[in-house]
Amino acid sequence: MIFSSKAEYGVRLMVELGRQSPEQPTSLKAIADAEGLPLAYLEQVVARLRKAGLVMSARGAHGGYWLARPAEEIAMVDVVQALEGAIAPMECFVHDHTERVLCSHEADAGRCATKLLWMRVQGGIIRSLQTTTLAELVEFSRRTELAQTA
Amino acid sequence: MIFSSKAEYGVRLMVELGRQSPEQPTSLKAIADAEGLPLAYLEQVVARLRKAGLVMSARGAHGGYWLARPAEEIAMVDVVQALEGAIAPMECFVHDHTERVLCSHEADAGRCATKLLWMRVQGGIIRSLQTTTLAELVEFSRRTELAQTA
DNA sequence: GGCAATCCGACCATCCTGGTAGGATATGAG
DNA sequence: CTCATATCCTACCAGGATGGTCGGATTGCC
Repeated sequence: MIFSSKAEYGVRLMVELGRQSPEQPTSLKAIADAEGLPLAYLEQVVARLRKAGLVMSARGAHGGYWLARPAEEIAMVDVVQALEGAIAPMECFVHDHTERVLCSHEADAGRCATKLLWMRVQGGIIRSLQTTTLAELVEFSRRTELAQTA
Repeated sequence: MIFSSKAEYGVRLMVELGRQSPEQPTSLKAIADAEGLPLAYLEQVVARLRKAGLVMSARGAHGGYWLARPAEEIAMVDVVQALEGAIAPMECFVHDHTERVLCSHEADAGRCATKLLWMRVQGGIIRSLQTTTLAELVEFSRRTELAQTA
């Protein structure tokens, strides 16, 4: 399993928000019920999305969440990154700029042949996430829903 | 971190084997020393590669491991798959054919919009792993080694 | 005021990961 | 034959991440 359930839940949540009109906020409870997810856990998930500026919120009665931008302008790479942190196939990719942990073979720096491989994998992942917008997923969700009703 | 250290160690091991002439086997100890990895743990890693038919082994004194095929004919997707198991971005992708666990929303089967996303991600990963051969990594390793010596 | 909601931090059980330990087995060298 | 070297196999274990719960503080509509 490459991505944690935070990503799964978070993406579901975003799709659900994308299906709602942005006029009035949607409560987490409604989403938790619709998707069958634990409310308390969803709170933690949506907090990440909010801090990343992807959703906005209103407190109090009749409060809730809505997309900060139209779904067309939200690339899934931003969503997943907000939920999972940096998208790195390997440990040494994470701290590249921050600490000096890197891989066990930092001494060999340039000689690290595996880095070439992980770079390509990372590229493949990011590219696929960048070329997918939330709007596509919402659209897909709507279509398959119709197909089921019919 | 998307891939575990098994993948990291296993890939290093394969590169190391690729650098050796396949005439005579290379002992794990030599690789462990060269790469600074724990021998006992490498044993578990190499066992997976052997069971996947990627390396062969000889027991006893002067025994060791060597590539089962030329490095040019080894796609990294096979290596990573042997080390990590199925390459699945999400839980529900793993048991697709075996058990009936799938995602928490199996009831919605077709309606699962996130599946579209994970499919694309999975595609991106597999494509990048399929188009990279062990020979490339070995070549890269040799080049950067030269660059360092010079 | 009361209810519905977001917010926040602490807590917790369980699983996975990375690694160790110990031994059984095979085999070439002397 | 024996010894050193090596693969092979299984069990075990500590620590951290994961997925989730709980309790409460705060906010704001009715």
